[in-house]
Amino acid sequence: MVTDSTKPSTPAFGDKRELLLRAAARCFNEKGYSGTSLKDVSAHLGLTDAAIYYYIDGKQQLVYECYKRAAAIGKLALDDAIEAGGTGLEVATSYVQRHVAAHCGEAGPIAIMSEIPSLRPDDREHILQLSREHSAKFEKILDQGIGDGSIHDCDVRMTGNAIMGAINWIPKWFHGDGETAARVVRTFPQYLMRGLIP
Amino acid sequence: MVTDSTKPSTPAFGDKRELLLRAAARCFNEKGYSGTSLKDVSAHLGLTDAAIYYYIDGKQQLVYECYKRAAAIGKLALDDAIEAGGTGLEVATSYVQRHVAAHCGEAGPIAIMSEIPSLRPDDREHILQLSREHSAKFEKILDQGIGDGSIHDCDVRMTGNAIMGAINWIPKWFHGDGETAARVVRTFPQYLMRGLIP
DNA sequence: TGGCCGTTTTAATCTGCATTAAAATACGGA
DNA sequence: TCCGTATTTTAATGCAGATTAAAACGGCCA
Repeated sequence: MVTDSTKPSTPAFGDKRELLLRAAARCFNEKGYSGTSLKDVSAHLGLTDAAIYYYIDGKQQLVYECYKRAAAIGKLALDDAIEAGGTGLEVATSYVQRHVAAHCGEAGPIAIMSEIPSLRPDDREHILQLSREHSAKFEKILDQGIGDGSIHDCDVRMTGNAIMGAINWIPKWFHGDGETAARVVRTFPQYLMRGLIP
Repeated sequence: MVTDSTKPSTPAFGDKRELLLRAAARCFNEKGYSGTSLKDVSAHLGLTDAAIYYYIDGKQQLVYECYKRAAAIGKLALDDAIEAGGTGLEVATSYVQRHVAAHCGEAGPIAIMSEIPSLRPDDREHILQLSREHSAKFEKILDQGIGDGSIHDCDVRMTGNAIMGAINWIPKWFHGDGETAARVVRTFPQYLMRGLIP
């Protein structure tokens, strides 16, 4: 899914675009959407601000792409977990582990979707849609777990909110590299899953 | 703690200042610090942007005060819980309930401290300091709970991160009024506490 | 070497917004 | 009613940063 741009599309082009999105995500997470200038982003790439326009139509599209990327990564974690199968608890655990790993791993920083109101109306609606779908799908897993007895009978809406919040907040405190990442991926989900056990 | 401003200080002045901080917090939570103009904030109060300067020195100070307020509210919840006493688990539960109640309650929206890098260096250091103290104090409670057997032996750093993340994220999904607030305050903490039980 | 294409920069332009100063309004008390 | 203080507005000013257009650079192939 993706390049609707009328720009050339050498292999290198796509790679650099990806780097751009990560650099932007890092900046946005630190200083917010409006708080980061295109100069901030381009500096991470050793470029000038104007160079960004070669890869993307403007700042608005940049956030939009970042948020789409964040949604896609979350969705992938969830879908993979579902496909792997198991009890509700097992699927939920698998998802959390995968999503946490994505946050701490090679994918580089994932944009926190915290400034959705800043998006253009159409884009915002799309992102909200993706977000709602994600929540709904996760809550369904919790429901299944309650059904099959692997998860304690809880308010799935609130429980989902809590787990998503904890995950979404990760970029706020995690800035480490590989070594510490491994530790986080191992220990962080433990507490979250513990609250689900009957 | 507080008015170092050289402005007049009628009783009404303080009240309006408080309303200003809440309006600002709401705006900041929605569109981020740089994303909200002083016009946005003043509109919530039926004022002009310039009127804000009667109450506060500038936009920078506005965030700073918002963040200080957020920190103070969190600290109050924690200190009250500690004073109420009990096992580690009881204190932790009490804290979470109080903090969640503050988020959903009359205190109006509490600013999410998500754009700390945008603060002036001195202010930033102060806020970070408060934030660190808060985390440390909460982790100590978890340690106590592990010690007295009321809390499962867990990684207190990660567990603290998870719980704080879940709480900090509340303003992102809670926009309701009294009725729904009561339900949230009752059900939201349940899951969080469940993960602590041995 | 010369020219084309992909990439980046330089040098404007334009707009939104924080900030300030001066003027206007509201209102309680003499 | 008139004055003075508290509050708010109107009307500049100035800058930062997004966006654009045109020029420059770099390498690859003929």
